[in-house]
Amino acid sequence: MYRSHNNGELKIQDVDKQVVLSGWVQRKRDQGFITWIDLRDRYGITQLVVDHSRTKADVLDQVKQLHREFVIRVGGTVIERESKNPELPTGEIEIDVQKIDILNPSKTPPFTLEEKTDGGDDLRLQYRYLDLRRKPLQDKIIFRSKVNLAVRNYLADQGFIDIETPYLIKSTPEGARDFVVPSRMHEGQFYALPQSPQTFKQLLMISGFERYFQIVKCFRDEDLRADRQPEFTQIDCEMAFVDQNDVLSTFEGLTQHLLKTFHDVDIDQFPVMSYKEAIRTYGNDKPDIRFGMKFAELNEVAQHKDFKVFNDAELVVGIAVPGCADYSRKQLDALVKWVQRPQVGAKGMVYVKCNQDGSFKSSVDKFYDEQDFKAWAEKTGAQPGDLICILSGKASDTRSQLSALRMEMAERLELRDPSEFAPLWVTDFPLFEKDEESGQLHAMHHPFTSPKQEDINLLETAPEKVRANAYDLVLNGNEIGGGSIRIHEKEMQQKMLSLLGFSEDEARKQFGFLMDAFEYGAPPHGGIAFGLDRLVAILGGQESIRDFIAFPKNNAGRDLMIDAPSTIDDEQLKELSLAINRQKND
RNA sequence: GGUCUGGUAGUUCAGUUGGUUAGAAUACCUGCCUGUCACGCAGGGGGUCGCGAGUUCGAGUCUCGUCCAGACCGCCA
Repeated sequence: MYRSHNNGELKIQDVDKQVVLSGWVQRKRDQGFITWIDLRDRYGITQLVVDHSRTKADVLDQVKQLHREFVIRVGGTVIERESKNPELPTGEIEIDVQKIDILNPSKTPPFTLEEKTDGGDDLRLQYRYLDLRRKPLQDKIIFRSKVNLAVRNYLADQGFIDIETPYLIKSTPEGARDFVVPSRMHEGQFYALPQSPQTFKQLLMISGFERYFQIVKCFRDEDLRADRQPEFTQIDCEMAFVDQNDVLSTFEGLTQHLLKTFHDVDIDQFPVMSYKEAIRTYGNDKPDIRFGMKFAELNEVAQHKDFKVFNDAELVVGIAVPGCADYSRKQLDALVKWVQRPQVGAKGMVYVKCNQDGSFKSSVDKFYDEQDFKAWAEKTGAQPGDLICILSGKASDTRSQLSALRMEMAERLELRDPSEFAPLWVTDFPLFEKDEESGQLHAMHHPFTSPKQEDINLLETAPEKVRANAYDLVLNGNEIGGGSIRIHEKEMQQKMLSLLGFSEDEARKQFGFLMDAFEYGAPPHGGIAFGLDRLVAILGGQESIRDFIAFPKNNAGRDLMIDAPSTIDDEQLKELSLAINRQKND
C-alpha cells in the first residue's frame, strides 16, 4: 500500500492514527536534534518529523539521503505539533516517522519547484513535467479541467450533442495556412489538419442533429504570440433553425454561467456594439470596455487653423487619458517616441494638458487658442487633470495607432483589472475585406458566412459594403468567441465563392460536397466557436494562455521538451514518397 | 518576412570610459544548531561570459556575422 491518506487531509482529530503517506520531498529542515520533511502531493503538504533521539539508526540514515523531489513512502503516527503553522491546512499535526522507503531518488531539479520559481521560461518549458509540479501550474491545469467540465455540462443540459469530427481532412486555400500530413498510401497526396471543424458541423446540421458541440483541437500554421498556439482548443458549436439572436442568447447564457460559476459575477445582459461603432469609438473590433478613453473625432474643431498636419489628415482623433496632465516634458517625449515605434507607427502625437486650474498647455500652442482646447476637451470628455492625446493621418491607420495608445495607457494606469469582467458582443461585421494590393476580396469571417438580408442587393455592386450575419464575443479586450449564421442555399454559396475569386471548377472541387448537401434540405443554421485556451486564461485572470496548456509550444512553434518539430529519417521519407528540397524556392 | 530586447555560476541577475584573480542572491555540498516551516549560523565547490570572426598591447565590455530565447508588427478565413 502506498498511502492510507493524502497529504492534504490529516487534521487534529486524526491524532494517534497510524498512517502511510507517499509523495515528493518538498524541503528538508535539519536542525540537528530533529529533522522535518515537507511531503508534497497533489492534495497538499504534510510535515514529517524525525526526532533523532527516538528514531532508529537505519531510518536516520535514510533521512540523511533525502533531497528535494525524492519520491518516498513513510509510515508513522499522526501527532499534534508543538509549534503549529496556521498557514497550512495540515498545520496542526505532523507525522512521527517510523519507516521510510525511498521509492525513487531525484537529481537536483534545474530550477526551484516553489510557488515562485527561479527558472526562466526556456528552461521551464524544457522541463515542463517539473514545472507542472508547482502549485500555481497545477492549479491552472485543474482550473482548465473545471471550466471544460462546466462547459460540457451546460451545453449537454441545453440539448447539445458532443460529436467528434475527423482530424485528417482536406486542405483548402482560404484562410490560414494548413498543417499538412503526407499520405503513405496515396503518393503525392496530403491530408490537412482542420483549422476548425467548420464544414463538418454544418453537415451535422444537415444531418439533423440540430445542436452540436465539441471541445476540439484545431490547427493553424501561422506565427505565434503569447496568446496564440499552432494547436489550440475550441468549444465548437452549431445550431439549426436559429437566427442571430438565438445564437447570441444561447451563448450569452453559457458565458453568464461560467462567470457566475467561477467568479460569482452576474452580468444581466451583454452590451451589443456594431463593428462600425467599435472601430469608430475604440479603433478596434475587440474593445476592452472596462475603462473609458473613448475616441473623439476632432476634424471639425481642429481643421480651421494653420496647423498643416491636422488640415491634411483624413482623420484627427483623440482620447482623454485620465489624470495624466502632470506628465513631465520627459514623460511626454517618451510617449511620443512610444507611438512612433514601428510597431505602432504614428508619425507624431499632439498632446494637451488640461490643468487643474482650467488652463491648457499643449504641443500646438502656436496654432490653437484656449477656445479650441476647450472644444477638444469637451469632445474627448477631458476633465481638469487629464491629458488629451491626439493622432492624425489616414483614418484606418490612425485608429489602430490610437487604439494601441489607449491600451498602453490603460495598462500603465492599471485600468485593466483582471478581476473585473466586461463582455461585449460585436456584430454586423463586413462580409468581405479587400486586399490592399491585389484588390481581391477575402472573407472576413469565413466563406460560409451569410450576408445580411438587407445588404444582398449590394453583393454585385458594392460587395465591401455588405454586412455579414457574423458576431464576436469580446471579453476584456480579447476575442473569446466568434461565429455566424451560415449560408444554407447552394446558389448563395456559389455566389459567395465566385466573389471570393473561386472559378466554378475550383469551387466544385473544394466545396462540392457541401453545396451538394445544401440541395437535400439543409436547414437554416449558425453557430459559434470559443477559444478555450484564451477563455480559461481570462477566467483565470492571466494574460498568457501558455500556463493553461499542459504542454505548450514556444513562440517559434517548437516543443522544447520533446524537441519537435524534428527531421525524419530517409526511410520514412521514402515511404511517404517525399524528398527534401534544400534550395528554398526564392 | 520585419522591429525591438536579452544571452555571464545549476538558476535569476549585476558587471563603470576596454585594464589585476568576473561578483551577488539563490540552489548545491560539509559542519554546527532542542520546534523548524523561505529555519538560522559558519565554511566550501561551482564560469569555454551563447558561438565564430575582427579591432586592440589587452575584449564579458567595441564592430560584424551567426545561433538561441522573449515581446511586438505583418500573418492568424
